[in-house]
This record gives sequence, structure tokens and C-alpha cells, in this order.
Amino acid sequence: MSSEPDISVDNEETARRSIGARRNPASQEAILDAAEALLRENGIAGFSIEAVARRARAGKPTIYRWWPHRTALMLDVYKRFKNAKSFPDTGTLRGDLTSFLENHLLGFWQGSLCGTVYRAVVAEAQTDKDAAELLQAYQAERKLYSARIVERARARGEVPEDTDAELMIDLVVSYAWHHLLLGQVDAAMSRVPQVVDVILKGVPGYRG
Amino acid sequence: MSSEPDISVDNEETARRSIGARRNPASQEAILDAAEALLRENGIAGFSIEAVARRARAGKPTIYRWWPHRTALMLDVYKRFKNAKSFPDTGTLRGDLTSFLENHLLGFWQGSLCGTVYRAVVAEAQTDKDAAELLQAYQAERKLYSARIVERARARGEVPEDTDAELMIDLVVSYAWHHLLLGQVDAAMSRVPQVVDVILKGVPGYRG
DNA sequence: ATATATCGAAACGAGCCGTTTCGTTCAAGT
DNA sequence: ACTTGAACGAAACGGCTCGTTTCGATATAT
Repeated sequence: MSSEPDISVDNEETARRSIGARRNPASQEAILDAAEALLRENGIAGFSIEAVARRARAGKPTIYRWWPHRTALMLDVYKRFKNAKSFPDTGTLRGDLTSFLENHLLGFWQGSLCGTVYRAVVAEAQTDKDAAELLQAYQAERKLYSARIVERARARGEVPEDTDAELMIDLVVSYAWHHLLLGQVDAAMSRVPQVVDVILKGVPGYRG
Repeated sequence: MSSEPDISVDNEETARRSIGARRNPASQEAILDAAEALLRENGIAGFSIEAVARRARAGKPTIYRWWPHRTALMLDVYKRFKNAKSFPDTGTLRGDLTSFLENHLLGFWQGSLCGTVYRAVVAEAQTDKDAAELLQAYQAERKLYSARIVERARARGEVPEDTDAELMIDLVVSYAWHHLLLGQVDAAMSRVPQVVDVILKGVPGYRG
């Protein structure tokens, strides 16, 4: 989401040329910038290689040369700001889960900045088999990584040793996804405390 | 998913004609059949009015006459088998939630029959604004209807009066959605008991 | 100096878009 | 009995995007 003016792209009247027998970083950057801008404005609708090339003042073959799928390009855009944040230890499982939802998931997507891009990726994964595999692998890796939140809680003695970390993370992520895809991130954000509470303690007063 | 052979469509060599100044049910049926078949085979990929018309041996104007959007056609296909099942009372909240997940959500989508169609609808909703509104309205109505599961439990005295029914249904539906969209319905199905347990009782042994 | 890989421009054939025209078929209204 | 009018499918429309290919210019690497 670099919001600085793209001096190197918009202000140069001359088109970029080849810089020899190697990848031109300026072109790659311009292409990613253009793709990001398009996704931010319209989501996946109207997102085409053609449009990206036009906006980036790049040739279509240049894009096809470096990105096999439209999805690969979108995921690259997404990863640009998903700069491997870690999870600060808030000291409690409740705090960690709340922070996870509010900072890494819903909060990260909020404001239709990155959320729009991610929605586009998910939509593409419903269409394209390669995209589905990419997304599934990405998800699995993220969830595995996120599970350390629960592991920390185990170490603290907050939860038993045999706690199903995967399941907890799964429920949290599911909740976030669902509301992202329904365009209800703001509403979901306001109910984070209740969600975390139910997952930790279940329905209050339930007689099972 | 009517799997009977379409005698009236595939075996007749003669094309359907107008039956006068009214909607031709045979055409509508053939169009829905064709749309369903296409969605089942490829999902939303390659799903075009053009393709539906070809497969149904119908004219494009006929389709455009009756369905404003591609999405409307897809939702009609989906609704064909979503024949307003009610929720049989299993006697317990746990049983009802389990049945909800296993029969109405995951189980209904399983086998890539209806799930594929629904995935296509969700994907379309990430692209098209009208589709998004349609889906959101549909979701809201379904959730409201499903909340009666919790209301029954309230009446039984299983849960307190002030239980947040909406939130519980939300978590259940979120879980199902997430795994549908990741193509993991089978895996999700096998963990239904644990999911219901966490939502009802929280993490066992949690010290909050 | 030569080989090699990149760049962007342009044009390609193909496919789908949504619309319009057209002749046919038949129910409803007079 | 006759006319009106709507729905049907076939075909063609101009317009757009697709992914690919061709091309000449460029500059590094050998």
C-alpha cells in the first residue's frame, strides 16, 4: 500500500525499455503498483492482465513472462504488505486471540485496503484450480503459524496440554473469513470480544 | 440435482418452439438443467450465458428475458434443491447444532454437487455488487431462520434467556463456509462434534 | 564482437458479451 | 373466426478482452 507518489512511473514520459538480458525491477514494481491500484479500486471485477499492462505502461508479454497466473500476481500484491508480523504476547490467551482477530485478520482487512485484495484471491480460488491450491497452502501455513498462540497459553498453564489448538484457530479464522466475504468486516469487528468469549468458555449458563 | 434422464430435452431432435404468448416451462427447465450441469462440472469457470444457451439448445434472448443477471440464474439453480427443509427437533441443542452442520450446511454441500454451485455464487458476490446484496440478504434470512434452533433450546431451559443466538449460528455457519471455500468439506465434516463442543462449552479446562 | 535475454508495441484469432432482427408458433381477446 | 401480441430459437451485430506471437530496439554477459 505504498501511498507515496510514483515518481518513477507517472512522471516519466518515456516508456521503460529493456535494461539488458535481465529482469527490469522498475517494470516489476510498476506492474505490482498498477495491479494493487486496480484491485483496490474495483476488486477482482475488471482486473485483467490487459488492464494492468495498460496502467503500468508495460507490455502484456512482460507480465505473462513473470507471473503464470492472474492469481500469482494478486497474491504477490497481497504479500507486499503482509510483512510477516509476529504475534506480540499480551500475556493471556484471551488477549492474544483478540489481538489476532483485531490486528491480523479483521483489522488488517478493514478499510477495504487489503481486504479487497484478499477477497479477490478467495474468489479466484473458487474458479481456478491452481489458485485454490495456492490459497490452501497459504492458509495451512498461516494457521500452523498462528497455532503458537495456543501453544503459548499451554506453556502458561492457561489451557490443558491436549487442547486442540488447530480447532480454536480454525474457528477464529472462519469467523473472520465469513464476514470479510460478506462485506461485514466492521460489524464483525465490533463483536470480537463476544466471539473470543464463546470460543474460550462456550455459551454462558449452558447445561450440558 | 434431478438425475433422471432428460427425455424431454436430450432425446428430442426437434428444437423447442414457442408455445404461445407465455413462458415455456420446458425451456426454463432445460436452461436450469444446463446451468446446473455446467456449474457442477466446472464451477463458475467458463460459466457463461452463451454456454448455457448452447447446452440447453435455447436462444440467448430467452435467457436474458427471464434472468437479469448471471447470478440470478445461479441462485435459481441453487434454490432448486434447497427445498426449504425445516430443522427436526433432536431434543437437545447439541443434537440440533450437529444436525444443522451435518445436514443443512456441510452435508448438503458435500459431494461437490450443491457445494460447487454455492461456491460459484459466493465467488460471484466478490465481483458483482448486485450479487453481493442478493447473497447478503439470503444469508441474513437463513441465519434468522436458523436462530430458532437456539430459541428452542431457550424454551427447554438448556440455555439462559439472554443467550446470543445470532452469535452461535454465526460461528457455526462461518466454520462451514470457510471449509467449503477451501475445498475441505470432508475434513470439516469429520470434526463437527468437536466444533459443536467448543461452541457450547468452550475450551475444556480453560482457566479464565 | 557476438550471443542472449529483456523490454514494449502491435497485431493475431478466438471467445463471450449484450442486443437486435427475423420468421415461426400459439394463447388470449375481440 | 380472426387479429393481436408475446415468447420462442436462429443468426448476426459491434465491441471488448483474452492469451499468444511477432518484431525491432536495448543492453548485459561472455
